[in-house]
Amino acid sequence: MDHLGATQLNAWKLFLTMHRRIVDAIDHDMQASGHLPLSSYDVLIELQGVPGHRLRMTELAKRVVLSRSGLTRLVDRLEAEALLVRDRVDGDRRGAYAVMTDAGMAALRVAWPHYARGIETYFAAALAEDEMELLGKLLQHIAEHVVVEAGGE
Amino acid sequence: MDHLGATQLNAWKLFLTMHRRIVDAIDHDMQASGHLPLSSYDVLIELQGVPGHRLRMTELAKRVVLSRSGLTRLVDRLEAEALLVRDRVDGDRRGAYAVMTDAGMAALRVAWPHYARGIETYFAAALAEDEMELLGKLLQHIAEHVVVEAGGE
DNA sequence: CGCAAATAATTGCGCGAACAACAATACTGA
DNA sequence: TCAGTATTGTTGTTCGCGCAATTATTTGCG
Repeated sequence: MDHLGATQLNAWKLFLTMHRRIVDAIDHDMQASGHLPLSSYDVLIELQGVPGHRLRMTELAKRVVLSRSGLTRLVDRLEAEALLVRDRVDGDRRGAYAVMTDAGMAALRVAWPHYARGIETYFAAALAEDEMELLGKLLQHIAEHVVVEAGGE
Repeated sequence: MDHLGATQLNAWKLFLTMHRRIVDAIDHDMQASGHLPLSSYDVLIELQGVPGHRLRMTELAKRVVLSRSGLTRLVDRLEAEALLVRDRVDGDRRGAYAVMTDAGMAALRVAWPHYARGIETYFAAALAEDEMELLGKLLQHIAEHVVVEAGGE
């Protein structure tokens, strides 16, 4: 088995540091302009990209990489703000859908420019198009590999 | 002002997702093998790389990207386990150094292989040496750009 | 059928982190 | 010199999240 060299360590440290810095910065800007925190929008964005704007709780939890209990609470908060509602599942009375409401879509439309501006400013602006494409590819490689690892769990 | 394209969004989403997945996986493995959580080791690693194994609280907080209050509590915990001690600063009675102890260095030695294995398994194994070097470069670009942004704040 | 095991989501609990307020000390300029 | 301000680190409080246990339901097996 291979060992970590300076190259790997350097990239890892940068990965950790930049993630924190960027997320903190965006979150800070969003809250300063009176918007919901990042995690809320990740949920809404996920719902936006799916037919019927609805997902099962567990599926949604997987997509936003959150524990099921964590998602339960997050959905509680979003439901309290009427940005989504829970809906029962035909044929499985245990389950629940999270369904984005019109208010949720509106909130997303309003907030998106701010979020996008944050991503642009703190993340995207530093790289050219082809560099960004490369970064995506590299992360994709890691994603595929980690899935394999996780599959053996 | 430029706008976000699919390339940028894709990379951003992967960046968020992979960070969570990888950190969760490593943290999980570390705790399963009875070790301290990741954040503790980040502090110790930072101290290890510096002459005298000592850093001012504020400087340390910056390095591990933690709020000062967050660092205070983290240092409390590490001090309770005798992995570091606080030391007064000559010439500034407000300040304090965090100084790694021999026990801290020993703990770091013991835990490092586990940590490194996690980084290797979940992060580094997917990429070849030159790809990893590239990833580091790209992140470095972002880092430099963000510093500029943060400086103008 | 009927009971054990699996699955979906929620709740109790504790922890780690940020924000704001604070105390102590240092700096600065009239 | 000394009043006002900045800086360092800590503390009170709150919040989001994960883990383990729980509830409700479904599935599987004899």
